[in-house]
Amino acid sequence: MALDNADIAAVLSRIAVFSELAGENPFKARAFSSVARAIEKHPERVEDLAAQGRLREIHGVGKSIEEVVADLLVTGRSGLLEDLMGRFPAGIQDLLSVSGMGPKRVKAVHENLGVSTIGELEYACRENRLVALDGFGEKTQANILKAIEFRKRSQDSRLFSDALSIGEDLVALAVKSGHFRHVQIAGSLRRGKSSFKDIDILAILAPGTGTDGARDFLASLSDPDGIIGAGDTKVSIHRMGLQVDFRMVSAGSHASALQHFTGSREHNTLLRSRAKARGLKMNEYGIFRDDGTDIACPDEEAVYRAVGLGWIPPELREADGEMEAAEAGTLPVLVEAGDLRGMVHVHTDWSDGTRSVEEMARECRKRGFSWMCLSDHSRTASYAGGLDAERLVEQAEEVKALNRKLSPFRIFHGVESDILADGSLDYPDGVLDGLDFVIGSIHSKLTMGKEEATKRLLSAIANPRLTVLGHASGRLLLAREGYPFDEAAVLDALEAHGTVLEHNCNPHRLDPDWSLLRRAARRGIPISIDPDAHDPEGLDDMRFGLTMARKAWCTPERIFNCMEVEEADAYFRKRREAFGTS
DNA sequence: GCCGTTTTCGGCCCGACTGTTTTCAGTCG
Repeated sequence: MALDNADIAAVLSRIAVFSELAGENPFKARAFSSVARAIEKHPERVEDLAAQGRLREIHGVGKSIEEVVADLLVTGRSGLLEDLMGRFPAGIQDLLSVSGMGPKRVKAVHENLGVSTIGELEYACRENRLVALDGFGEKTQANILKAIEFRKRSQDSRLFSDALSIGEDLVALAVKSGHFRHVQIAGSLRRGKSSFKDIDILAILAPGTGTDGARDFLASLSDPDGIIGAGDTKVSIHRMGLQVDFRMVSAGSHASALQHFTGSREHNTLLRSRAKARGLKMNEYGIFRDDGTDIACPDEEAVYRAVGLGWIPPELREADGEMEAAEAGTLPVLVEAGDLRGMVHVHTDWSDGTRSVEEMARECRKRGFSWMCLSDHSRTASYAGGLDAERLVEQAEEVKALNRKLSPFRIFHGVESDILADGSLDYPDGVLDGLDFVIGSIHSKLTMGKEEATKRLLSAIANPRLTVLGHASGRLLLAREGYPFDEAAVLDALEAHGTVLEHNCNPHRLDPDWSLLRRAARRGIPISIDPDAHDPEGLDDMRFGLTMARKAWCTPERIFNCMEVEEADAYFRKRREAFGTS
């Protein structure tokens, strides 16, 4: 029974959810869900750890959870989970996804009204039956109904690009209002993520400003009927269908509030435990000693320093080893925009791009890049105007001429070759041998099973002419899952063949996910941050990929396109020499 | 259920907001 870490984590999370529903000790549920998170992120296969008797090495795994995992690995099932789930009708956990419905209320509507689906809950609200329950009233019922309706009409999440544009727009409006001294994006939008359910914005009140006016102003930014709550320090609204939480604090709490509202929750929990162990209390207003006096924190550096840590970049605040690294002084110096030299994976009007090679090259140069990897589509991608072998040769001539014209800027000539169903590339070897590099991507037959997809990827990676593996998972965020594949086998192959792994920065893709990127980078597989641009605006998507690379703990040394042009040239030459065509 | 610069038992981060309540429970982040 092969189970990967995600499968095991999913079972433990369900145990946590159903334990809460069953009204068990809430700390028990927390124990299961924190181990679920740890397993999901764990670099080693839990199945291997179990085989070596090393499960207890995972923080939070004790006797009981070890047994649950062992049970799961042997039988593929969990007796504990089945017992818990047996007490409730199927699908009841959906009720928890309605904002305002937590375990207690789900339990109450289920036990007293027989409600077990969102549809039944909506009906019960309309029949005015919730008000009869203890602890429920008119307003609670109305709010639950509103939350159900919101859930029905809104897409649950937004892309990075959408969330950022809504957030930046709100920051600009709030700054302009004059109510605030500073307005700043916090939360997961500051930490970086591939999709967003809400955004957090920190607003520091201007001197002498009253909270009433500030609160009313922020509430006025809401969609019609979109105010979720508005108090003295917190205003929550829906803006363009996305939940936005504003937090207002005075200037003295700026640094603590920024740290607090940036999160993640798990990171903050660890940080506050740490503070507590040092006799300090930490909250969004400051850091306090036992006697109530506070430690002055002019900036986030001071906040971390107060608990004996160096400053941790927001992207790393996921409770995944950053605290230990900060304590040991081994935090990585993360890649920055200024470290990037090459723009890899650029399309032009030779295939489905909108601009000429020269225009795209000049746009790259304008953005401070010194080289570009031109990669139009290959012949099988006829829907995208893919190039046949003759056109590819013509394009090579144009690239040669442009390289003379634009020197010292350098265009490397390659192609984004479809990886065909059997894993082969889209041209005969002789054609590929004339190129500087080849990006291989899967664009067709996306519904393969795990075994078939893995075989297809492995066969492409084993081809020495493949330089870069493009958008490896095939996912489209909020739209398409991507095909399943054996991650460990693919990473092994990339490592063995010295193949570059692309991180595709298109906000619809952000592929592969930063968590996989981190595992790849940890093995020393070079990562290329690629815009997959079809026009100049597409080049600016690099900012999203850069954030993901930072979340993956990447230093410039890990990033392929941080190489200088001479190094990149030498790299491509060496790759080609390996199969004797330089 | 887990764990130990406070500990093998007693805690487990901390606060805002809302609504149903006269002092707090539930939910959320």
